[in-house]
Amino acid sequence: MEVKQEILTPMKVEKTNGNVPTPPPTTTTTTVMDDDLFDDEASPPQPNKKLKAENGSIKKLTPTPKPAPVTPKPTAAVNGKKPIPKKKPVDSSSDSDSSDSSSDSDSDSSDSDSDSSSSDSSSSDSDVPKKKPISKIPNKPSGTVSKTSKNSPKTTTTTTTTTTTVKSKPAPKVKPEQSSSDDSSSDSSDDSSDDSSSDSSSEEEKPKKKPSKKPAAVKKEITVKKETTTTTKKTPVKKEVEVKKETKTTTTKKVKKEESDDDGEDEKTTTKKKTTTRKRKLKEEEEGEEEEEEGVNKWWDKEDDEDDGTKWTTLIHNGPVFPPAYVPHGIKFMYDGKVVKLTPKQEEVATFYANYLETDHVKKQAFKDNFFKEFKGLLTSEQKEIVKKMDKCDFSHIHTHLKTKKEQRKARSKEEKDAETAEKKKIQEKHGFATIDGFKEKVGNYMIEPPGLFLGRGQHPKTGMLKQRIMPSDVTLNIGEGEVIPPSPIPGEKWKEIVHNNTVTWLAFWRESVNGGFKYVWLAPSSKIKGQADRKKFEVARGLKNCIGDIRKGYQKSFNDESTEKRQLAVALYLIDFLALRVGNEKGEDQADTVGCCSLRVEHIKLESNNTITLDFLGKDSMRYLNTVQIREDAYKVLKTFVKGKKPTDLLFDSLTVTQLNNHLKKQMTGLSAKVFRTYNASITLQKELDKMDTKEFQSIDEKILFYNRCNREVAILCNHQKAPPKNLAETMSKIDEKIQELRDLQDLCRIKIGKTPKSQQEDIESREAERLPKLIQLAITNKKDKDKEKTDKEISFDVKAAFEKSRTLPDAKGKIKEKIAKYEEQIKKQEILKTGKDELKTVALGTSKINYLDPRITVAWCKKNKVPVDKIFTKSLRDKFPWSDVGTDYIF
DNA sequence: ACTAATGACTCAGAAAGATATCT
DNA sequence: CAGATATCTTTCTGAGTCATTAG
Repeated sequence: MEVKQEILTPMKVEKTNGNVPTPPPTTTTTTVMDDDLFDDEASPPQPNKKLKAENGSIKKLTPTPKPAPVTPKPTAAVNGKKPIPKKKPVDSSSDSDSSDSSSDSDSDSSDSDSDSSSSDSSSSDSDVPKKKPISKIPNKPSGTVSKTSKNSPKTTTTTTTTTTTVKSKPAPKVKPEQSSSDDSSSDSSDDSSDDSSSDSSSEEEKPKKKPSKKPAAVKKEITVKKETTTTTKKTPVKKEVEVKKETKTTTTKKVKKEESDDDGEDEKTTTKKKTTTRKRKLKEEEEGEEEEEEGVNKWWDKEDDEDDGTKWTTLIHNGPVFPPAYVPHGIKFMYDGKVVKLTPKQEEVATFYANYLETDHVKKQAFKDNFFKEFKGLLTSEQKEIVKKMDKCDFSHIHTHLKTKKEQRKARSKEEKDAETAEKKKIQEKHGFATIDGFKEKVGNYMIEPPGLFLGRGQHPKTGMLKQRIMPSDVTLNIGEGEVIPPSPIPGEKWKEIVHNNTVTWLAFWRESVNGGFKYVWLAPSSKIKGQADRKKFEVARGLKNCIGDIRKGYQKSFNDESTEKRQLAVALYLIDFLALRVGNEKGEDQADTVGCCSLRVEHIKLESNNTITLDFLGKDSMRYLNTVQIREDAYKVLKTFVKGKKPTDLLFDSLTVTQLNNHLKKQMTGLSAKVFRTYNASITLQKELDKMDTKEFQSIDEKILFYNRCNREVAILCNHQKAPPKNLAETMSKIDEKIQELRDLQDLCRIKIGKTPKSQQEDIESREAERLPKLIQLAITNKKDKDKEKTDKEISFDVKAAFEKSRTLPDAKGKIKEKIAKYEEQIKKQEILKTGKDELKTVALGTSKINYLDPRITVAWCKKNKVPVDKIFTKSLRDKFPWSDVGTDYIF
C-alpha cells in the first residue's frame, strides 16, 4: 500500500538528487503556541510534521495483547506538491501519545524554567557557555556518576552506565619528557628520520613560497615553519630528532592503548574481526583486558584547558596515506564501434566513468557533459579527431571488467581476506594515530581521497568533473615543532609544506581540484580535541536555555519594528527557532541551488489561510524541506509584507544577511549563533519526549528502545533528517504482511479445530492456504542452489509439501492448541512491531541527530534511569565519541 | 569601515563493510 | 551448518556554518 508513494513524488523530487525521494509531502498543520507560552522559555520548537504526517499516527506499542492493527495510514498525500492545508495529524487511531507530542510540543514550557535552574547543579560544568572556570581536578561530574573511580583498575561500568569507561590508571601526564627506551615506533621513526633529513634538505630548496598562503592563519606567534626553517636547523634537527625519538616513543608507549573499548568486557564491543562471534568475543575480552592495563586520558575529569587559542603543545604523526598508483588493465574502450587505444592516464579516467554506468549519475546530462569535457581534455589531437561525442563512447567493456573484478574480490578466499585486513591494520597502526600532548589519539581520515569523478549532490553544476589525484606535493603537514617529519610516502615527491601551527587542529590539508576547497586530515571524534569541542557545543546550547525566553521576547517585539532590517531579522530568527531551519549562507552559481532561512526566496513560501505557511525548498544536500505549519499571527502578517510585490526569485529576506543575524545573536549571549538553535531545540525536544515515557507501557528493553527511537525520530523530523527509503521496502513490507496473514490463518485453523470461531471466513483461509503451498514449492525450486543440486524438482516439491503439512498438523490436546494460538499471537505481535518500526522510520534518518545534535548526557541519564544498557543505543564509535557523557540519572539538559 | 574571500570546523546522506538473522 | 539476505556500523567525502582576514 503505501508503497508507491515515494515514487510518485512530484517533480520536485527530481530536483533532489535523483535517488533521494523526497519526503513525503503530506503535511499537517501544527498549531502555534500562544504568545504567552511562547514567551516562556519553554516554547516548543516546532513542527515539521511532514514526515510525521506521512504515516499517520504513531502507533502505540501495544504491549498488550491485541496489537492495534497497523494501519498504514493514509499516507496519502502522496504527491506532494501541495499539501493540503490542514490535515489533521493524528488520525483517530493514534493514541494519546502521539497526538500529544505533536501538538503539544509547545505546551510544556514550564519545565524548562525549572530546568534551567536546576541545570547548574547537575553536571559538571555548569557554566554557561564560554569558558568555564571550574576547577576540580578529580572527577568532576558531580552527578551520580557511577563512573569509574579514578584509580580502580578495571572498573567496569555498570551496565547502565555510559560510555566508555575508562580504565584505571591514572592518566598519564602530558609530559613528554622521558628517558629513552625502546621504541615501538621504530620503524616509522627510523625511516622517517632518514628520510626526513633528505626531505628537509630538499625542502630547503624551496623556501620561498611559504609566506604566501598559509592556510592557517598564523596568529600570534605561532611558528609556521616552512622548509626553510627546517632547513636551517637541519643539522641540528637531526640530532634532536634522535633524542626526541626516544622520548617520544616512550611516551607513546605509555599512552598507547588509550583508546579503549572499555566495555569490552561486557559482552559486546564490536571490534571488527572476522572471526566467528564466539571467537570474536574472546578476542575482545582479551583486548579489553590488555587495554585496561594502560592509562587513558580522562580529560573530561580534569579541568578544562583555558581557551587561549592554542589547541595543542606537541603533535606527532606519520602523515596521511596515499592511494595506490593506477594499474592499467588494458580493457578496450570503443568509440562508434571502433577500438580507441588509451594511455594509462586516459584509461584511468575512462574507468572512473565506467564505474558509474549502472547508476543514476550517468542519467544526468551535467555529469556526462562535465566528464566528457575532462576526458577530451586528456586526449591527443589524433584521438580528438575520432572521439567527438559522448554518446558514441562505449565504456561497457571496462564496466564489465570492473564488475568481474568486484565479484572476484568478493569471492576471495579467507586467507586473502585475512591478509588484507592484516595489511590494513598495519597501515592503521602507523598512520592511524597521532600523539598529541603526549597522548595517543586516533586520526579520523588518514587516507588521502583517491582520484575519481566528483559526485555532487542534487543538481550540482560540477558533477562528473575530475577529482585529481593528490600527491605529497599537494599536501601541507602540520606537526609539532622539532618533531620528526614523516618521509614522503612517494619516492621523488616532497611535501608541499610543513607548518607548526598549534592554533588549529588539522594534521594535514590539501586543496581539492574541483571547487578549490580545502580538505583536511583531522583527529577522530574520540579524540580529546574533538570531544572538548563537542561538549562545549552542548554547553553553549544549554546556555541558550537561559536566555531563550528573552531572545524570543525580543524578536517577537521586533516583528513590528519600523526598520525593515529589524523586522526581517526578527522573523528569520523566529523561523530558525521555531522550525529549526539552518541559517542559509549565500552560495555561488557553481553550486547546487539550495537554501536556508536567510536565502529563502519568495517562491519557497506559500501563505495559506489561517496563519499557515508552507515552506518548500531544497536545503543542505538538496534534501527537500516541505512543511505546512501554522505560525504566529503577527509573524504571518509581517511575512505577508515581505512577499508583497516581489518576484518568485526574489529573496524573502532581502534586507538581511547572515552576518547581521549572527552579530545580533552574539550580542544576546556569548557563543551564540544561528546553528545553536538547532542543537538546543533538538536536545530539548529529546529530553521532553523521553520524559513522557509511560513505564507501564514500555517495560521490556526492546520496548524501551522502541520508545527511545520514537523520541529520536521526533528530533529527526524536526531537523528534517531524511534518508532514501530502502530499495526493497515495498517488498519487505508486503512480506511481513503476508507473514502476519499466515500466522493469523494458522491461528484460525487452531481455533477451528477446537471449535472456536475463526476470525476470518473459513473459505478465505482455505483459499489462502491453497495458494501458499505452491508458492513455497516454487520458491524452493528457484532457490535450490548448489546444495540440493542433485535433487529433482519433484523431490523438492515433495519435501516442501511434507514440511508444509507438518507445520499444519495440530496436536489433539486442547491445551496444546491453545498454547499454539498464544505462540502465534506472540509472533504476530513481533511482526507488527517490526512493521510499525519500519514504516515509521522508512524515510527518517536517526543517526545524524544522534551523532550531532543530541546531548549524549540526556541519553545516558535516561538509560540509567530505565536500566537500558547504553550500548543498545550508542554504537561503539558513539560511546568512544562521548566518553564525557557519564552523568547520573538526574542530568538535565 | 565595509565587503568579499578565506579558512577551519561541524554536519549529511550514501556507500561500503560487518554482523545478525533467516532458511 | 552454510549460504543468502537483512540490518546495523563505519567510512567517505560533499555541503553547510561562521569567525577572521584581506582588500
